[in-house]
Order: sequence, then C-alpha cells, then structure tokens
Amino acid sequence: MLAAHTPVPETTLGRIHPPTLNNLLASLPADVQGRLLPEMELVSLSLGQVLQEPGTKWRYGYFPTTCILSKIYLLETGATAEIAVIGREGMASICLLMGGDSMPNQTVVKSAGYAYRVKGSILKEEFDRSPASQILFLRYTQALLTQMAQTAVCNRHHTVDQQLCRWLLLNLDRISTSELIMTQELIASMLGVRREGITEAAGNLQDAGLIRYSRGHIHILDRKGLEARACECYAIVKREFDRLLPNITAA
Amino acid sequence: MLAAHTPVPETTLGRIHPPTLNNLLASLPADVQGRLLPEMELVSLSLGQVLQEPGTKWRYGYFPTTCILSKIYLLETGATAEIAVIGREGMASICLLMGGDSMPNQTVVKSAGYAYRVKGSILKEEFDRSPASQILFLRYTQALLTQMAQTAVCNRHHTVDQQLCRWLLLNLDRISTSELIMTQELIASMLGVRREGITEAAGNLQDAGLIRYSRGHIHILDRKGLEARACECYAIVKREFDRLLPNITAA
DNA sequence: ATGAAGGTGTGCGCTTCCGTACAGATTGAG
DNA sequence: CTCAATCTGTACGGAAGCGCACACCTTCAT
Repeated sequence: MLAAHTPVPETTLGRIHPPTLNNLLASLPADVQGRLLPEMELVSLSLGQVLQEPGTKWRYGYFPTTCILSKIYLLETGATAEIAVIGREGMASICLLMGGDSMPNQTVVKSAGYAYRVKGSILKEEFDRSPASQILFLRYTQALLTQMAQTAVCNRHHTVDQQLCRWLLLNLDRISTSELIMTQELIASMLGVRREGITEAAGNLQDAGLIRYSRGHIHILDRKGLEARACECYAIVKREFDRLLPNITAA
Repeated sequence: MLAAHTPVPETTLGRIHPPTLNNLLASLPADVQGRLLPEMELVSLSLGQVLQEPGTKWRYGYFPTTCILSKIYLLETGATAEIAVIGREGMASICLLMGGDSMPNQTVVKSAGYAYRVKGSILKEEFDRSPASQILFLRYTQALLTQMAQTAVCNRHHTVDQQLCRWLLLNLDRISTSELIMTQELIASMLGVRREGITEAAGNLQDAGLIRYSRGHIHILDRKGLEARACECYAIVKREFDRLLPNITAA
C-alpha cells in the first residue's frame, strides 16, 4: 500500500526550506537549477512510509533534504535487508536515469522529514540534455554502487556489533542532530538480523559509553569511538563519496 | 602485480572470433559498431590474472567474449568476497563511464578466455556522443547494480549450499560448455567462506546428482535441479537482466 | 489511574559456519 | 616411476547468530 505523499503548499516553509538543502541539487550549475528547481515540489514524508514498491515504475525523482530513505530487499521468507541509504547527499530513483524505470527492491522512509520531488520525465530530460547534470548524477550512481558493494562484503564478514556502528554512522551523516529516532526492531530489519541481536550490540555500545539508548531514541555520545569500533566498510564508502562528489558532505 | 595482457595479433583467430561474441557490443547499432569495433583489440586472459587493482585508474574498457571476470573485494583481514560476475553479456570498467575512473575493488579473471578491449577515452567519447550506446550501457549498469544488491541480500540470509547453486548458475550462463574449471579453494574465496564449506556443499550437490566434481573440474549434470535448489536470488537477477537487456542472453 | 500496547532485556537450546589439523587422492615434473 | 605439489575429504571444539519464550519497563489512550 502506497501511502499518499503530503505535498506542502507554498508557504513560508518552502522559502526557508529550499531545494538546495539537498547537496546534489545544490551542486548543479545555475542554469540547470534554473530549469529544474521551479518544477520541484516539497513533500513531507513520515517514518515507515513506503515510497516505492518493488518492480513498480518510478514516477518521480526524490531529493531528500531532511528525511532519510532506505532501499530494502524483501525475501520470500519475509526476511529483509537494507542495501543502501539515501539522504540529503543523494537521490532516490536512479533507475529512472538508468532507463530501467523500476528495481526489485522497496524504498521506504526511515527517518521522517522533507524531500523535494520532480516528475521523472522532466528529470530524465534534464539528464539527457545537460552534460553537467549527467556528470553529477552518474558520479552519484557510482557512489551508490560502491555503497551497495560494500554492504555485500560487510554482510558476509563483519559482526553485528561492527555493522551497527557502520549503520549508525551512515545515518548520523545524513541528519543534523546527534539523535536518531529508531527502534531496535527497525534497525534489526534493516541489518537483516534478529531484534535481540541489536539489543545486545546496542547494549555493548552503551556500556562502552558510545551511545545512550532509550525506547527508540539513540543519542550518539562519541562519534570517534563509533568510527574506531566500526568495520573498515564505513570509511571506504565515505572516502569514495568524498572523492566522487567533492562538494557533498554526507557519506 | 598486474600481469601483462597478451594482445592477439591479426590472425585467423581475430576473424573467427569477432567482437560481436560479446552481447553488449553485438547490441550496438551499426553506426556505433562501425566507429568502435575498429578500435578494439583482442586480448587473451588467463585464470587468476588481475585485470585491475583496487583504486587504480582504468585505462581500457573490457568486453569479455569467452572469459569470465569477477569483481572482488579484499578486506584488511585478508578476507575476500565477490560482488559481481561479468561475462559475454556485459563489460568491465563501468566506472570509466560513470566518471569515477576507479573503484575500491579488484577485478580478476576467473575463467580463462578472450576479451576485446578499447581505450577508455574512446569508449567514453562514444558513450557521450551516441544516445543508443548510452541507453545500452546505462541499462547494463542498472543490471549490474541489481546483481550487487542481490549479492548483499544473499550474503546475509542464505546458506552456503544455496549460494553455491546460485554461483554455479551465474557462471554457467556465461560459458558455452557445461564444465566449469574452478577449484574449491577459488570458489570459497569468491563466496567468502571456508574451503571446507565448499567441500561440504559441493558434496551435497554431487550426492543429489546435480554436479560431478573432480579436482578443479565441475560438470553440471542437472541445471534444472540446481535452479530448484538455488535461492531466489539467481532468478531475480536473471529476470532483471532479461528485462533490462532483452537482446542479451546470459544472466 | 489503569490497562493495553509497544519497546527492551535475558536466557536457553540449536544450527551454521569458522579455525585448525590432518589424512588421502590425484596430478604433473623430473 | 617417483616424489612433491596441489586438491579434496573428514573430524572436532568453539563462536556467532537464530528461534523461541518470557519478564520487565515505558508510554499513551481510555
């Protein structure tokens, strides 16, 4: 069931919450922004909302500003696993640009907030027409590719503890506070492990003084500590994002 | 250490072994083929040869005809994991087109054979210039993306037995015989598990009459049986390849 | 205030896979 | 033919994670 998006009317919010909060949009040259931004629409997305079901055609391109999106696979058994995180550094709907129009995974909102969206046809037209936007979007595609590949390796070789650290950092990079709103149940489904596994791992991190946990609220106390405890996967992906998209901060 | 490629001189081989054995090249319209094919060079690749080290700039685009390539991650601990397979259905060096020029993983030859290669600059120029080639290469990129994503999920949730089936099928689709030349040691490093794990899984498949194994030679006896025993991941990726690249046979 | 719902901590037996060690089998070079 | 190298089979203890069960503890609506 596709929840309806809530378009935000032209209010003060639109003016104090510009599309350029999204780093990709902000990195586009002025002429492309001039054409694209007027076509964009601010939408409010709520936690858990399903943006796109597997195999269905994307009608819009989404550029998060304050929300975080998650690409999630659903298996026949009901098991799930997150394969990519998308925040203000990027966009959802790569497949519109790649020409496939759909992908076999779900896209859900894992942190409530805002995003700008634009009709797929308009986005694709701009992509085909302007080399500057093409370069940017293709480089982002490669960054996303790297994130997925690293997720595959991480799933194979690293412990739940390490993966939780990586996962927290990945999300922390995409919000402006140091507090994540996320139940253990939800984290477990993203990492594709048991809820009890997260309870234990989070307990370890809390004992180590790295985070503070309370009923769906995670306060990050020691970012450096998390980085030290995370597997190499986080740093590799971050380095690639920085290399490919030098003007964009989040990993 | 980068082993030197062996360029194959203009002999009868070149004539009876055309670039169009590669399905991507074969799918290009005549005018693009007219420009690109004369620039291509047939190279012979041997088992285990390292085509590209992590983080190094790709100088050529590779289009396998009879060889199979593998994108492999190396972790700090020495652990490895394959994240994608590339055969005659595709190409290595996506990052040339995406603009990143390098990726943080290795590319190795996992089944000896031939490939055509072309200078990166020429390939990129053609990509930028001809919409037809761009559409094709971008759709292939999405297919590759799907393969990686599915690998991530598979690594998380499926047994070695299932993954071995998927892996055998993935390779079988990219060769013309029903015999794979591959030691258990090598397979283990690709799947990121112990060699003994493969011994056991292969033993199971042999007992079930699906394959016959002998010192680095695997004969596939019952393809349908393998498909039935594999996890859903194989079918999902194959379906996406077929959908995105309708004129291309291998998954 | 109070009961229900949702979120978290804990324990226990089980499976899968890992690490290690070693023995047997096949292949190929001298 | 013979020996060394390579590949494969087997065995065993241990670690990590799963599935399940259940006891708490917050929060929130009635």
